[in-house]
Amino acid sequence: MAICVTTMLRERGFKVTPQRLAIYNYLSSTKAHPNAETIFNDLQPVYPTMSLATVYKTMEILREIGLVQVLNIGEDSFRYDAFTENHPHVRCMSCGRVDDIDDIKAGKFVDDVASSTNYQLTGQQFYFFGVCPECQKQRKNPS
Amino acid sequence: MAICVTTMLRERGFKVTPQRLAIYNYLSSTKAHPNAETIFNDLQPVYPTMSLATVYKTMEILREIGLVQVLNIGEDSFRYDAFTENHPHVRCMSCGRVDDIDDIKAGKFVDDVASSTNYQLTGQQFYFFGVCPECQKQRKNPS
DNA sequence: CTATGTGCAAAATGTTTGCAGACGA
DNA sequence: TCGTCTGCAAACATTTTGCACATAG
Repeated sequence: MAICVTTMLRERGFKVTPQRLAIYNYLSSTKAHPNAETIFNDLQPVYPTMSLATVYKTMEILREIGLVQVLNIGEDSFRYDAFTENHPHVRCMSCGRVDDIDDIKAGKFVDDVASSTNYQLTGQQFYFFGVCPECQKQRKNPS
Repeated sequence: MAICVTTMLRERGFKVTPQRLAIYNYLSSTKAHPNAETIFNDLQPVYPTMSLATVYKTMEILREIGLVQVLNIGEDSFRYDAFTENHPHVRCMSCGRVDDIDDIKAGKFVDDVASSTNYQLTGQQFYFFGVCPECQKQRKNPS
């Protein structure tokens, strides 16, 4: 995996640095869809000198070479996902967690949109909102 | 339409003010999905003393009573839509415009997600990205 | 050795908040 | 009249930028 990032970076003319590897490795080892600050905080113990700006700059590069996708789920900050295959996300309105939704075929839906709009489509993002299983247990009275 | 806003506001215990009516009327008369600053700027000629904070505060109320929906299309700011029926949006990556996609049935797709996830779903947002018809004409060589 | 990357701090951007005076009900 | 709303400015949070030093290739 790490060697893949290395190759991808070099191919596009970007240098391979410990920070970039650390950020990508961290992101691809979590399912939590962290935002920049969370990534920064979680890497602090290992890279105490790394700055938040580096996280942002690195994310921009990783997005550019297609190694991460950027999520914007109606929050005030962006989240990042190393799982780049296009898949829907669902956010718990109670605890704020964001989960992947895998193995769903939106094919028909996407095709309909593609044929009904005059846009030249290049991508899509599907966001669902609700209450996650854990939060459902904790409060039987969802306000 | 305006009388509807008036009623909705009163029912929920909010006061009816010229600013709130102006903002809602402006929003429901455009298809451009403006952000707060655009709304503010466009209302300046008519309400020169209205502040940006009022736009934000009003949007929060209108969202709460279900008269507008808030869009977050991977941009740095939020957009607002007075067409509250749930429908997909598509953003032109070239000029930045955001259009509605009407008359699309995502039913099957939504049902699949609802049954495959353990979330208690309450809503969803679908965003598509591409190049709009106008921009396609202007540059035959989309990079 | 050279060009790019990092880390820091400052700036920019979008949104929220606190409060005194204004105004809808 | 009374409680809410407005407008202003300051506060806030997130992201971006500029620059001196460090480092990958």
